[in-house]
Amino acid sequence: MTPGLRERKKQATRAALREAALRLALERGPDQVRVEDIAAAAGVAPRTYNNYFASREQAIVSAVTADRERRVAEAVAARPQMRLADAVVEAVVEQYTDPGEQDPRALLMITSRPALRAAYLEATADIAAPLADVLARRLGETHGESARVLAASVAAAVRIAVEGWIRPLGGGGLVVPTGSLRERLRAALAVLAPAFDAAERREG
Amino acid sequence: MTPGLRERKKQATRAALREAALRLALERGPDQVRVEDIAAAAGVAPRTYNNYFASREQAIVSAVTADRERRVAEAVAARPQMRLADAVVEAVVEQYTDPGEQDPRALLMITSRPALRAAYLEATADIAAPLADVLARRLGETHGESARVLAASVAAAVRIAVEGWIRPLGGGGLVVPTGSLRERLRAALAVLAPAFDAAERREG
DNA sequence: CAGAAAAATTGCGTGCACGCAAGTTTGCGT
DNA sequence: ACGCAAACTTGCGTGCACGCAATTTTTCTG
Repeated sequence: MTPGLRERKKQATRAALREAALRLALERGPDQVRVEDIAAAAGVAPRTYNNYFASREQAIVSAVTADRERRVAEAVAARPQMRLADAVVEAVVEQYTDPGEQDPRALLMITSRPALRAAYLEATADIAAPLADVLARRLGETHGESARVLAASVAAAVRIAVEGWIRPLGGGGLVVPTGSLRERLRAALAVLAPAFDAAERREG
Repeated sequence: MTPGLRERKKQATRAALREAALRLALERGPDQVRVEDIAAAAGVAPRTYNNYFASREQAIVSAVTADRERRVAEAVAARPQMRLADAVVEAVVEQYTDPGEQDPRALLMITSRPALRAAYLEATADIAAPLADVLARRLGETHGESARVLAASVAAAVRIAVEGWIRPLGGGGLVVPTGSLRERLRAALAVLAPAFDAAERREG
């Protein structure tokens, strides 16, 4: 049941790579970090680094978004008696508004560079798969397809909320948008609530 | 009102590039097409090609998906009296099951190469922006955010449906999945119908 | 515990994506 | 019609992503 040595080593390597990527990017600025440096700092060959991450941006960003996927799914699972739509909203808001133990400079650096910002938004899609698993468990395994659609929709809604939120952050306060991240997430996810309710009614 | 010379030239260049990309890929096989060749066939410099497409895969795939975005949005707009949820389903099904005037070999080539398949799935996201516009018009311009969330959710649902559909196409008939593309699209989009109904009720 | 099978790491080679800055074209105001 | 400003094109240079095949490491089986 426990992951086994092989899998644990892989996760350790992955963690070492993303942490090295973020640390070096913060130290020198993202444009002064060569892939070679990240690999060396993590103790692997450059080619191996590319087996874990398809781009430098992904590696840096994943140091921030890494466990969010797992934590969102867990936060939903921790609310088994709550209405599913609410459980998802609360779980997402909880995980996305908790600053965690991160360097606060990380988000600013990411949002101010177009390439990193794009990778950060792409990363919202990563919550779909773990979320689909936990939704399938609540909706009944026969509704796996519905669970996948709902999970992917949540990811899309989160992306829109985050996108609107980081525009003012990185782009100077030119466009004055309504609401904080918390409110944006709630508003975006509220649109999907009726779909969750219907799915839950089908097989509650 | 008419696009103007500048914009029309850009669209012509874009069309020339994607058609050249697809034609060459079909003639020689996708791996035997150099970016240089595509650019030359379209009469632009290689660097210019990269101003239009971020990857060779995008160029090839966009020859197939090009106008689908616009056509889906138009197909929704063409059903103003229909319940919004149904209009979206019918529009999507109509556009995705119409083979169009394409070379039938194109889809097979795309689905059998991992890189092209990935680009093809990514391209489903492109329907979100035009769709969001037309949804905003139906829901009232004050609900632009809802429209964006719904549109992005539709794109996500379509992606899941298409993903399940092309697995058997390219991967040999090992996994026998339930339903054709039409049925997969209907099933995936049905999950979102309650959200559309609620949005329509809010400002019908 | 041995040895084979499966999986991960690595080096190499190739084409590529993209920032940048200079040159060229288009469009608009007067 | 003129000329300026904004937008598009192009060439160059650099680091990079990824297929492939050989090697090393982990796991499985008897």
